[in-house]
Amino acid sequence: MKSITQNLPKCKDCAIRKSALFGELETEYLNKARELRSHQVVIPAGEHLYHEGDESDKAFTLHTGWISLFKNLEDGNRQILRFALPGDFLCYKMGKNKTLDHSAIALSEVTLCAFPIDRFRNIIAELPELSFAISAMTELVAERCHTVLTSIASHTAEAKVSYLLLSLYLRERVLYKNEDNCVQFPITQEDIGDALGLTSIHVNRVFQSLRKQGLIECKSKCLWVPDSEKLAEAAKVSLPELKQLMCK
Amino acid sequence: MKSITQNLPKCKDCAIRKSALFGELETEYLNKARELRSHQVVIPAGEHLYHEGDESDKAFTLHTGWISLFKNLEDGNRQILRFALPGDFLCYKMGKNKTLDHSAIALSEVTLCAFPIDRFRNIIAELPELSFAISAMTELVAERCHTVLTSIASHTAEAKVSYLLLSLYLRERVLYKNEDNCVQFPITQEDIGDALGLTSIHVNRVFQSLRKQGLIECKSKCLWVPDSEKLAEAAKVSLPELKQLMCK
DNA sequence: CGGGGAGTTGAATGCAGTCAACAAATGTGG
DNA sequence: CCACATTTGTTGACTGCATTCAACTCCCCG
Repeated sequence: MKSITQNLPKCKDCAIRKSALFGELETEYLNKARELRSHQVVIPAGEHLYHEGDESDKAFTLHTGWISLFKNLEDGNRQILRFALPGDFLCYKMGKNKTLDHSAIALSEVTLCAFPIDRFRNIIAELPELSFAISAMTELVAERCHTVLTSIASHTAEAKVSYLLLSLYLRERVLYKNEDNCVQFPITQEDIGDALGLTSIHVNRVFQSLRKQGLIECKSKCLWVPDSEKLAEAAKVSLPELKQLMCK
Repeated sequence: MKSITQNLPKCKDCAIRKSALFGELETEYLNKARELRSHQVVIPAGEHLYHEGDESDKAFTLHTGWISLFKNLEDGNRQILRFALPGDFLCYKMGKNKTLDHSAIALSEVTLCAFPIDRFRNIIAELPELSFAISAMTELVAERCHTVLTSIASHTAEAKVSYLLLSLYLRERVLYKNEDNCVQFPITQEDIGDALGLTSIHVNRVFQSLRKQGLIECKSKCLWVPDSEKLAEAAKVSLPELKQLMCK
C-alpha cells in the first residue's frame, strides 16, 4: 500500500465525481467537503484494503480499479458480498460499532481517496447536505443488494450469472463511455462463483452456454455484451430498471 | 389503516426505544428529535404499509407487530427481503430518488410511529447526532443483509432455515425478555420459503427434520428454541456473533 | 521453458423442485 | 354453534439442476 499526500488531484475535475459521493453534492459545497480527504492510497492487485474485524477509521472513495468485498466462511470458502467499482464509497461507519464485518481485496491495481471518519462529525454539523449525500449512496447500495439477494435466492444459475455480468457491464460502460469495445473485467469465474454461491465449474458451464447463445463474449479480462436486452431477458430482469439502478 | 394524532405516547417511556432509532440518541436530544413524529399508524394483518413504486414521504419506526418487506417477481413469486420487528426503522429515503424498490405488508396487526421525511432535513441541520443515529441503524441493517446473503448463497436449506429461525428468535427474545416461554412467531412456512428462495414444501421437510433433532418447537404462531447453541451449529454460524448482530 | 493459476470436460451423486393428493387448522356465515 | 371454505401444513414419487471428484488443457508470467 502506497500513500500519496502531496499534490492531490482536484475533486472538481475528477472524471468519476458524478458517480461518486461528491457527485451528490452541489459544486458550491465541494471546497468544504474536500477538507475531508486526507490522502490517496494505491494498492496493487491481490492486496487487502482492510480485514474483517478491523476497526474502521477511514472511509474511501474508489478512484480506479476494482475491489471485492467478502466474508470468510468457517468451511474455508468465502462469500463475495459485492464488487466495488470506481465511484463507490467504502467503509463508512458512523455508528458506535466500528468493527468491520467483511474484508476488502484489490482485484486490479486500485487508487482510492481516503477520508478519516472523525472528520465527518464536524463537517456534517456544518454541512448537513453531506449527510444527505451519504444517505443517497447508502440507499443505492441497499437497493442493489436487494436485487442481488433476489437474483441469488430465486433464479437459476444461468439467470444469476447473466444478472451479475450485465450489472457489472452496465456500470463499467457508464463510467468510461466506450461505446464499441469490450470493458475491463478483472475477475475470474471463481470470483463469480463466490459471489453467487456457485462452484466455479458450474459457472464455467453457464459461461459456455451464454457464449453459445451469443449473449456474451468474454476472454482475457474483457467482457462484451452484443445485446443487453437479450442478456437482461436471460437474467430475468427488466433492462430499463437495471440501468436505472446501475447507471445512477 | 388508522391514524392516531392525539395524545401520542412519550418516546422517553417507550418500551422499545433502546432497540429503535431514538435509542441511539442521548436522552438530552429526545425532545428535539420527537418533533419529527407526526402521528402513529395502526394497520391490520395482511394490509400494505406501502407498495413498490410508491414515493416515500414518511419514514416509520415499527412499534408493535411484524412487517414483511418484499419484491414482487415477474413470474408471480415474491422475494421477501427481510422481516421487520419492533424497533426497526423503515422507509427512510433522503436521496433524490424517492421511489421505493419494495413493498411492505403487515404480518400481524402493527402500530408504527410516522415521521414526515422533509422534517429530517431541518432537524439534522440542528441536530447532527440524528444523522449519526440513522447511520448506525442503516449500518446494522446492511450487516444483517450481508449475513443473510451469505446464508442464502452458500448453505443448505437446513442451515438457511435454522439461520432465519434463530435470528428472529433472538430478536424477539431480546425485545420481550420472556425467558421461559416461546416467542410470537406470526409467519408461515411459505413466508420462510419466500425469504430464503425455497419452496414451502421443502421448508416443511426441513422443519420436520429440525423438530426431530429437537432443535426447534414450533406450532400455532409460536416458536421455542431449547438450545440456541445447537441451532446455531445447524445454521453454520457462531452464536455469539449472531447475538451481537441481532440483539444490538 | 517450466510452473501455477484459470479454464474445460465427463461421470456419478445428491439436494431441492415439481406435481398431486390429502390432512389439519383457521376463519366465516348461516 | 355448527357447516363449509380457505389457508396452512404434510406426505410420496419422480425429475432435474448444481455439486463433487478427477483428469486434463490453456494461458500467462517469471
